Amino acid sequence: MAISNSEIADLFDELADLLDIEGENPYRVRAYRNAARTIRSQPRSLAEMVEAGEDLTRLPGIGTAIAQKIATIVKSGRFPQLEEVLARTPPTLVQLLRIEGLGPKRVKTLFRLLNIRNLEDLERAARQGKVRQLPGFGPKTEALILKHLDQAAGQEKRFLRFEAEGIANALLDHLRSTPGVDRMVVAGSFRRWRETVGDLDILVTVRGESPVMDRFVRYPGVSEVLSHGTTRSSIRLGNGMDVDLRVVPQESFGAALQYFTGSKAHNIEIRTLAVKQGLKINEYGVFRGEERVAGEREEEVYACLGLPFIVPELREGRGEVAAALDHRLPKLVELKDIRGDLHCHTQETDGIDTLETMAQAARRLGYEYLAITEHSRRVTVARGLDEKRLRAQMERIDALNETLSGITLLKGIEVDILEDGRLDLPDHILKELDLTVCSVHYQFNLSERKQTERILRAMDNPYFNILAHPSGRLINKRPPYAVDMEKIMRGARERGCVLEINAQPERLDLDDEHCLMARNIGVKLVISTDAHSALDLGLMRYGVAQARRGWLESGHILNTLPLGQLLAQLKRR
DNA sequence: GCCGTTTTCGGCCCGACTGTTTTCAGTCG
Repeated sequence: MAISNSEIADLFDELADLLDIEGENPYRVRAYRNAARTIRSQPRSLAEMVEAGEDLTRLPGIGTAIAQKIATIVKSGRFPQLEEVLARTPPTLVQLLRIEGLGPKRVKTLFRLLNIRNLEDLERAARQGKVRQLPGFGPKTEALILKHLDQAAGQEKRFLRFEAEGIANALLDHLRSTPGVDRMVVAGSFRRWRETVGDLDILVTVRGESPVMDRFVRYPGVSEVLSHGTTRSSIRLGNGMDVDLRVVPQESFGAALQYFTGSKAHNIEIRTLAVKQGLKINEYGVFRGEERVAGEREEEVYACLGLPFIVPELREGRGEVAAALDHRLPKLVELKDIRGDLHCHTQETDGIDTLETMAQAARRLGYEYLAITEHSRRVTVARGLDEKRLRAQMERIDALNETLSGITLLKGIEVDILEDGRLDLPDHILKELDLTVCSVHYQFNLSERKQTERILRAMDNPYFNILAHPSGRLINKRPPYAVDMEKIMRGARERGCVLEINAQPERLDLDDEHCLMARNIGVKLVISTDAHSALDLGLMRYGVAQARRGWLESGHILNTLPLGQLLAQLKRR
């Protein structure tokens, strides 16, 4: 098995961390980190490129020296430069960098002067009061280290974006009435629609003097004030979420929004591009020498560099800046392109609303169609449908369609994929449906080979249309099952099957990387909410956001089509 | 270590906050 891009990138990141601690030239260290970033964001396998004899130095941040190192890693599986460093410097030092307040300089001091090699050594020394005596350290730093060592056991927590939305709205409500507050917006990974967020970055513009900072640090949900300045403060909420508040003048709003939206990788690319054009970009504006040439609007920041606007969902350093320079940014799918939802449940199984309620809710969203897809009999906990109950529901749908105007209910089923790859209901009933949504709900622990074969075998069934929540993951709760997603996608494309982007906030399955993979492979997708209530139908925006993060356009998404074309596309055989 | 439509040398994203200093280094985002 060839080494993956992310494994190669990890090696360079580890080398960079260790050299940083050793006090190596910081620009050399940065070069390794830049290279790692480039390697990680490559859509193609570097191992394959090396085997094919391609010139890696054409990739940004990869020169002759790093290209040679990559070739060595791919061909020999070894990385001599990293091995040399590891002979001098214990790899466990990298753990220390994870402690807040400890960077490479302080870790080096801890190692050189106290021979601290890992978290246990650090805790012992700090408890003995030895750390505070080191140059550059003091009693406060020592106390901070001990505090973070305590918390390190709890791990870094990331919140679902959906949860963060509620937390952010409550906080914004608290700040909104503050005198002088003008615009407020949540930037950061929240604005980029990442599926989870580690913290919130709130950006505020004010007119004249405003007590907004004081009001912020006195928010009732605060458990701790981490820093408190005039333009920037940080708090930790009782639920463990950190929130930063930045106050900027009106005329800098666009530049600040651009900067605080990130990602870091994207901003580094943008600023590097600016430097090449003789410009300087910071959170206050775009400058040519002393002269401020832009900053009030975010679009201006990009326009100054000769770039079209890049939407936040794309700002991950995955080639969007290069695409913008070439004017080949994708025209991303939008919520208004979606003409219907193809996966939902009613009271008949584990949903909470009736057929009628679901239909009316879908019509209010402006949809043309809604597919009713109850669980099949195998899912006993949800009272899944057998053939007889499914037939009865099909009749009810036919009858309801007679009375509905402006929306069509489609007859579907979320049919289980059994362990041997058969579907949970016989073909003769599946054949009568408008579409099938096919899911794995049991036996998650098969080997990758078996799980992949199971799903591909299921797709051999001519009535298999849509593979639901393809990885099976629940964010922060359950990892994806082992499966060769590339094989699944190629298999689906060959058979005329499509994959679902499930919009449930804790699923968001496919994830953004797999959306990109689907785009590259050319397999079609649908975006569905898997609604278990009428309210859930509103989660479509999460699925659309995930698709946008994966560079998908409406042409990739079948439920942007009118009903007739949709059904024609789903037809098999 | 990378990079170049001013450059093959001399740059490399940039500012805020904190703690340890006595004018600034380290860290963070």
